[in-house]
Amino acid sequence: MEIPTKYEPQACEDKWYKYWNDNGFFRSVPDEREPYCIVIPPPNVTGVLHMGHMLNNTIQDVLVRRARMLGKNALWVPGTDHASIATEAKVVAKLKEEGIDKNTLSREEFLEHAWRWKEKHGGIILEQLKKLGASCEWERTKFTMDDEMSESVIDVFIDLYNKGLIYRGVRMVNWDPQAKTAVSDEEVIYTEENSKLYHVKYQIEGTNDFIVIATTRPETILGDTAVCVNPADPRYTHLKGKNVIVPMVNRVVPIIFDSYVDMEFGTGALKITPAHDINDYEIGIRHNLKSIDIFNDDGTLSEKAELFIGEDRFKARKSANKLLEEIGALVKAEDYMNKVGRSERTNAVIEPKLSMQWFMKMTEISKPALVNVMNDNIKLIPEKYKNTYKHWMENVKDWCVSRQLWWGQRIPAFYLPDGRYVVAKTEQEAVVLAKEKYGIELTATELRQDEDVLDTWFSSWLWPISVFDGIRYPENEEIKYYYPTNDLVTAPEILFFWVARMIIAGYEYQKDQPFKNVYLTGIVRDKQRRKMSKSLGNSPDPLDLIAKFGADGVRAGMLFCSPAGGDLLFDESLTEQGRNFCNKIWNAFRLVKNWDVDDKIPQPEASTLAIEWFDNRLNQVIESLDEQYDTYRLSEALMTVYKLFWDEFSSWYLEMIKPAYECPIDKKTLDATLVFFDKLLRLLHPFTPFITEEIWQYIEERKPGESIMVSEMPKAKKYDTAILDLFENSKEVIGNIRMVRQEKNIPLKDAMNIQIIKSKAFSDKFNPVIEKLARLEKIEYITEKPAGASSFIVNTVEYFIQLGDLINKEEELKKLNEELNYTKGFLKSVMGKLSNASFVNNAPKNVVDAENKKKEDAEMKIKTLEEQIASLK
RNA sequence: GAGCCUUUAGCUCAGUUGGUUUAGAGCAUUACCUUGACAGGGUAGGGGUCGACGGUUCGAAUCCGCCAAGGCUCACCA
Repeated sequence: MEIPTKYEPQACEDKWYKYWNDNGFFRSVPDEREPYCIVIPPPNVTGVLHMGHMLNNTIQDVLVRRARMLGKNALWVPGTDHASIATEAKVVAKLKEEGIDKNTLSREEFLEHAWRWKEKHGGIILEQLKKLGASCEWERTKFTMDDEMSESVIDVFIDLYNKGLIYRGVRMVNWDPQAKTAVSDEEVIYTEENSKLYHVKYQIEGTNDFIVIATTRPETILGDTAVCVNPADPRYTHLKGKNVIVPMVNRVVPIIFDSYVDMEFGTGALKITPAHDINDYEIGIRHNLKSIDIFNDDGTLSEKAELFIGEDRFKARKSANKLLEEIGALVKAEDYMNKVGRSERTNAVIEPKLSMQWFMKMTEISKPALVNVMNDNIKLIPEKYKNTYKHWMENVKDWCVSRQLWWGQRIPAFYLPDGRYVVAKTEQEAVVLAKEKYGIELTATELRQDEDVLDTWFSSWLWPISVFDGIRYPENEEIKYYYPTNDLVTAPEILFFWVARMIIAGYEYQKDQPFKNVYLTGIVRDKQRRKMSKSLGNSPDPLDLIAKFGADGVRAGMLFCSPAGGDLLFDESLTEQGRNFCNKIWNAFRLVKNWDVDDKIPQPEASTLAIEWFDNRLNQVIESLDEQYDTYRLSEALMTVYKLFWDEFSSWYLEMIKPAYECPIDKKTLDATLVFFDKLLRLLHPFTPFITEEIWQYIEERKPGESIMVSEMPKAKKYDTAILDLFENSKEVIGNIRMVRQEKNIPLKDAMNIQIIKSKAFSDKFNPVIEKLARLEKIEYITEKPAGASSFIVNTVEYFIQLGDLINKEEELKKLNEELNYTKGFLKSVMGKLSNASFVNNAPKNVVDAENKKKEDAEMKIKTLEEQIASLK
């Protein structure tokens, strides 16, 4: 069989992905095996793959591939969510480009456009995941607005409404004037921005006195309905019962007293605009104030403002500034830093706005979700997020679930002509309900359905249930088999948006947790620690990276440096390292596969030993690997197999068994090596699926339908630590001899001799290996220290190399003295402990014993070193 | 403003309930060797008073307190 000299990822990735898919390896149906299930955090249909997805999905694929190889019935469910705000914004923008104004379309016409857009673009991101090697069962791909998914959402809304958990109310909401919808508190990002603090005079009615207030938003003066001061503020006590005249509009409003006002800030007087500020709103309720809404939904001023009608709020601010100046009401405008909230989706400045919204009561329903995370029924990884989670769950606020959009599940509330309403699944049911509830006979056409849709999270919070149709059919076979799912892999940013709400829904609708572990990944940042984002342009295109370094290289690169919850500082050098690793694997394979076999030659002793050692070592590593997986230390696990393959297998094992140049290898050794190689590939497969499949298929002739991805993961067997320790000593001996060669410029082809003074700890087990790797001709045992030889000590055994004329006494002495000094210093620290009576009396016996052993070893070593120094002189 | 987290080699991080040879890994770096598996490979080395100070302890990177820097979350300062 001809093996290409280079590993070409491009040539085999698509081939193997298709092979896996065609053979149905990604598929899962319930059976008697233990299930292992992950539901994908559904990416947004508007999105394209970014580095965060790469990390997140690599981790999921590693977990699911490993579970599959452990013999579990593994399922990874893919899908996307409809992202109402983002998608609607995209569709509106696209229509605008085509010269179509959304407002001229009917709801149905708009939704047709939106669906067409989704059909065209919605699957892109999933196609990209295939390039990464994601082993999702694609036949199960779900979309949050699929018919049965939508029906689940509506059923849940109706159920919660009937349980009294959903209500309608006037609330101050975060209004996004660009998207013309309310957004949740979590979707508002506050940042410090430069603005101005305007000091404005309000005349006190019936006098020539003024009170000065400070505001950052002079345009909202038009909506003022009071001025408020602190009742404890002596400057203003005389104003009790007085009114002031609002500048520009000359409205007479009362002066009110409320301890909310901070006397220290500004002038200690606060203007009150209940319609446009959350705090003013609350004060307004306390003091029974009128509320004047001066804004239209798009952020322009309405007729209620009386002035600047139709101007945008920012233009109106300038206009107000100018007018105030003209009428002499502006005292000063100073530079000021304040926090401005912007919409996460559109970046528009959020306008607090009073409006009628649908809310969900959260306090009671969220209780099990708190308890079961705190008691670790659901584990957060890393654990530190429990604190944050707890804080949020203990202060949970009602959830505003309505959005003033068309793209999404329309709220199933139907209004009677008189404004009363019923919540029902269909118009027909609404008609029936209206009669039952209010005794009113209506036709369907007389009912008007609520215009708003539900928050997208109101779909995705059901995801782990609804992908198995467990809302509509809570007892169906699939939900019973796969639920609760095992691991959820997501970003900490959506711990509350999504994870917490899924847990709430899980306990409400399946009476059980939705998953057992939540692995929270870090944020992918660039080298300057900036978050990678499209707007900054600092994110490489993942598909370009895959083209350049191969999917395996990128997967390994992403994982090299991503401890759970820790941010990943991405740099191309990581993917380069990943690619180099693949190349290492490839070349190790080429070496092995290109050896000629001769089944007549006997197995060299060094090879027998090498096999014995590596077998033990392999089992030891598998054991620690299992532990790392169990604790979700995936980057450590990758590093473990990386070192196993590169250092132990390639650098040590292969060198030990390597036949002389152009000589054949014995069959026994080759067979054992191929078995090792096969096991290594399986261990590597979750991380680097493509190259491992490519090589696995080369190693021996495979039948159609066979694949490493459905092979069995090697299990840790018992191993002998004594052999492993002995070999570590041998490594040290070889290292010392190589160092002598290097220092004395003795090329490898020149054989050397070594003399040994045995100690109790000595074993000659690995002598053949030492002979081979250090190129020794002869190993001699002696009892007397030879004069004028280079020497070193490993584990109390003394080794001597006769160098004849090459010996440099000064260098030897220097080396020995350095080691002597170190050992003496070490002994001193040990003696420090042992001479401390409190230590000897209080420390556990095994600790004291260990110190005594250290002492003995060090003393013996010092004695030996001193003798060696003496013999050199 | 409150709470939480982080701070260990040039960089990114391990360090599991305080004690197995006076702190480890990967990458980077330096020197030498090799160029017949390897867009390289091998060997060796340098580099850290474990953020600062104080405390508990026979013993602290590890526990406690305080401070500093950075980050995250929450919060009504116009």
